[in-house]
Amino acid sequence: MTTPSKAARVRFAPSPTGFFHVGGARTALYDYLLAKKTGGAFIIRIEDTDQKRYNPKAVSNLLEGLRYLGLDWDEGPEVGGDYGPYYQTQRLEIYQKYIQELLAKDRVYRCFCTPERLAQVNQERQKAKLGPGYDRACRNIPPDQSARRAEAGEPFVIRLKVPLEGSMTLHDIIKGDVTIENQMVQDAVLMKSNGIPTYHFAVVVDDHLMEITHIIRGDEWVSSFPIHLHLYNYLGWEPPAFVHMSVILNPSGKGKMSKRETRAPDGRVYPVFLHTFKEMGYLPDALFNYLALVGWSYDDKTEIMTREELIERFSLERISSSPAAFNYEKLDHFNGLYIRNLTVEDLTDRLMPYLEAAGLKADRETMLKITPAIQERLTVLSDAIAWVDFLFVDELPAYDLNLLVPKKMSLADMPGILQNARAILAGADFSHDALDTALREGAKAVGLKAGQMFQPIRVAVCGKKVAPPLFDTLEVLGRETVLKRIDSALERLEAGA
RNA sequence: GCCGCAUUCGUCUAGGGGCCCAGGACGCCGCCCUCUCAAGGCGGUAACACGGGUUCGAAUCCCGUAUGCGGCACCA
Repeated sequence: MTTPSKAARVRFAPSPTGFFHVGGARTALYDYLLAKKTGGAFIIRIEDTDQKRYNPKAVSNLLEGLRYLGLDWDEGPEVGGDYGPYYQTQRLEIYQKYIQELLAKDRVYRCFCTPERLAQVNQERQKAKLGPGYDRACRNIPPDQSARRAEAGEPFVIRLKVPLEGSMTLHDIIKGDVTIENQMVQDAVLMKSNGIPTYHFAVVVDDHLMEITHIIRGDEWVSSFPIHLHLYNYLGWEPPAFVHMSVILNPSGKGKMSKRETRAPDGRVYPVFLHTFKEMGYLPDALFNYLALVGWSYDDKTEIMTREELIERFSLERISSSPAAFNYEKLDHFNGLYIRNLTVEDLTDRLMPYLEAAGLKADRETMLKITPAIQERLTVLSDAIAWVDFLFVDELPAYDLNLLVPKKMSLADMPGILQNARAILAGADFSHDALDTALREGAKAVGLKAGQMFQPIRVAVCGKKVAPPLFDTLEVLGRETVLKRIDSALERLEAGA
């Protein structure tokens, strides 16, 4: 099996039960890459057959996530297509038709067992250390009797008649041949008592009808592939190619990636939902690039790749069969690289929404001036808030005066230094280079190291020790504000507060 | 319990019998640069899970063990 050169039809088929998770995003990304590489179609199909877990917000969250990542789909919700509907609950008659066909062929059977009996059977099997399972009690009910009971209104599900002997082999593109004995396979429920199909049935019918060529899905499905393959056989259909991917692990490499976002002891949030990546300010291109590398590699050196290169170079064969941990540090590194590659205008435009969301009255003109100074300091776009907030307040929030004090100096030295600095700044030309010269010479004149003078100024003006480079900051702030803030610091020092 | 899958530096990976006393990247450590913080440059630390085979030769093939993960729902 090799990656085909002919157009592939690949679907991403999520169940709308919660927020769009990065694990799903990676699967969708590979779907997308394969579709684009082969000039085929990337399809979204909503597998909403579980009414109990259905979450009405899930679909829009999913679609927004896909758009954020730039995974535009050719067929599916909102865009339509020739193979719809793309919501399984809108395809119930279709499943009904094929389940009847299987019933007629005697490849499936009605099961009248109650949930209570099923639970009891499971319990007994557990006791016998057999693991859960169904005892096939209804498998041999004669067809006429079965039909009569159904007509009488007795509730039933429809199960697959899995052969009692033999085995099934799957030719997986990543894993190679995997064989499972039919004995190990349950008579899976295909149709629930409410007339809605289960995943196992709907997926086979839809993939065939939608002419899907490659099923890329998670590892958790390999043990149920016999069910699907039997179904293809019974229906007389040609199965598509299967690609089972390993799960994504937690950063530690132990345990699979958590389904929920958690806060680390240091307060940092490790995003797992696409909307959180977006809120934090991960660039779509950076996430796209990084995600492609979680479980796939191009060669022994190349990591930074554009979307076009990724599409060009992607191949199913190079997807790793072992699980991969999600490395946030590396993602951050990628994001930093991508941010630094942006033009100042582009970066600024991307920054504005984050500043607004943080409640800052930032204007684009000012940002255009400061962006170059913070560009190389950003890991994610939302970091900008802490870098520029002092530019957009009338008055600085009270900061700890001890922050003013450089190493080897004391609070008592501050008034003198600040007064001196104020005098220099009052007469200086407020441009980067002129400030540089004036301040350095001023420090030298009074026997101070540049840093010893810069820190008090920085803190007085920014209210924090870590801020953009001083001269850029002063220039953007302007003389008036700078002097005002220094005066304010001096007043507070005098007051001893 | 049974079945399946996986196992190279802390992490992502290259490697498909000799090119590997194992290459790249993130992280980490050190140095340089430096007004804070970054960015950047240079250098460094660190791995073939274990035990048997096969072979002249194994990270690469086979078997077993261990560990991890997944599955065994009227959930997907």
